[in-house]
Amino acid sequence: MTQRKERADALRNREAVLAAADDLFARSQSPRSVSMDDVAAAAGVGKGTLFRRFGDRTGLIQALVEARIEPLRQAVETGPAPLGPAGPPRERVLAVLDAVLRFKLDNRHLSLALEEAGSGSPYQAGHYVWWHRTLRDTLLKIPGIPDGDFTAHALLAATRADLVEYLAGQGGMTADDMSARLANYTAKILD
Amino acid sequence: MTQRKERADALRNREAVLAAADDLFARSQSPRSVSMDDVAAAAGVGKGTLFRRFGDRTGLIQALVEARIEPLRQAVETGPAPLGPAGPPRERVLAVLDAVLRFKLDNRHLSLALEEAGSGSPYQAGHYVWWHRTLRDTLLKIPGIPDGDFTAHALLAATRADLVEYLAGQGGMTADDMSARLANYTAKILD
DNA sequence: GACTATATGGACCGTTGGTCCGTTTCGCAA
DNA sequence: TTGCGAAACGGACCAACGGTCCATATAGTC
Repeated sequence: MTQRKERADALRNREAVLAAADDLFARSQSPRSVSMDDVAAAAGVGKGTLFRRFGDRTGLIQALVEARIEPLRQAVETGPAPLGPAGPPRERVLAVLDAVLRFKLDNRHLSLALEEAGSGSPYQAGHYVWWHRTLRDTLLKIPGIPDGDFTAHALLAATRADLVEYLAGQGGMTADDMSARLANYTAKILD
Repeated sequence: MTQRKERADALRNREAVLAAADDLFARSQSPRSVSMDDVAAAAGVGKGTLFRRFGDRTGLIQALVEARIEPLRQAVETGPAPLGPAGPPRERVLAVLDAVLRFKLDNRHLSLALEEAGSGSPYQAGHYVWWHRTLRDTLLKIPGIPDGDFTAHALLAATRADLVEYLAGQGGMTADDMSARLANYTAKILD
């Protein structure tokens, strides 16, 4: 039942791949321009190894995002207010949405890659479901929000990676500006 | 300066391709499973012809969507209230969003195909820009909406094809139900 | 040091979007 | 009707990609 210990070379290679992929995505113009061959080459590893470790392209990207998002997840799940579960729900909704937005801004390429990696919609991905549930549950604690489920979807939609990318890129909108606008918008919903 | 008349065979083939593609997308589970080869074969046309006409995959899908959406566009641009420009802006915003939602529900596969066809984000596509501008301009006529531009993006994001697909599919939500929820949500913004 | 489970890597494959160009067809004009 | 140039045709072809396979190499254990 207990997992055999991971071999040292396997561990080393896995980290090399993650580091190389992270770097490649960060430098790339569009996630599409980063091929699995590129990642393998940059990591100094064979393709077989790459796919053995991560299953497929989506798996690799998920692992990458997972690593980056973990601290935020912790902060939301067990951290202090306003992000954590303890504070007043209204503030928490605002804090969570802001955190999501800033995460996507700070990790534009990766978030973009994750969204379009979709074998199917992003809405089935584990991380989305988790964000949605968290947000919905928090919304439901606020009186006068009739439809937490849909509202959570709609609010999260306003932070979609490609929209954020577009506003930051073409629109030349700064992070703080976008954050403020999103907060305003959300506030209307929470009146 | 004046365009040479389109040759009869070209016209015939273009319509055959559009019809075949429309049909293939409608029947397909996922737009990804419809290849350009499939389309060419179903239309009884060579690949060369297909690409000569439509440039690339995105071009074909855009042409398809264009054809379907034209009446709606007309209705919004020059039709009667509530969709047209004459009525009160608040009602128009609601009407337009509802129309977008229902369009995506009625043309799920096509809308999905368009969104993921992206060579780049969907936000650069002509049709998106048009919807956004229309919505923004209408929002700006309503007193107390401070940020029409962002608000228009955010509201449109709530009708993203993959979200709609997800809610209709996995969530088993009916069209009327989704429409009502979206209206409620929008109403909060417009208070 | 031998032995086994595990990891490795790169040749290989099927599919796809897109191109190229020799051939066919259209439409006009004489 | 016929001749002819411009336009359209179609399918062989190509490069790139994600993903598989398996003969070989290596880590860890006794």
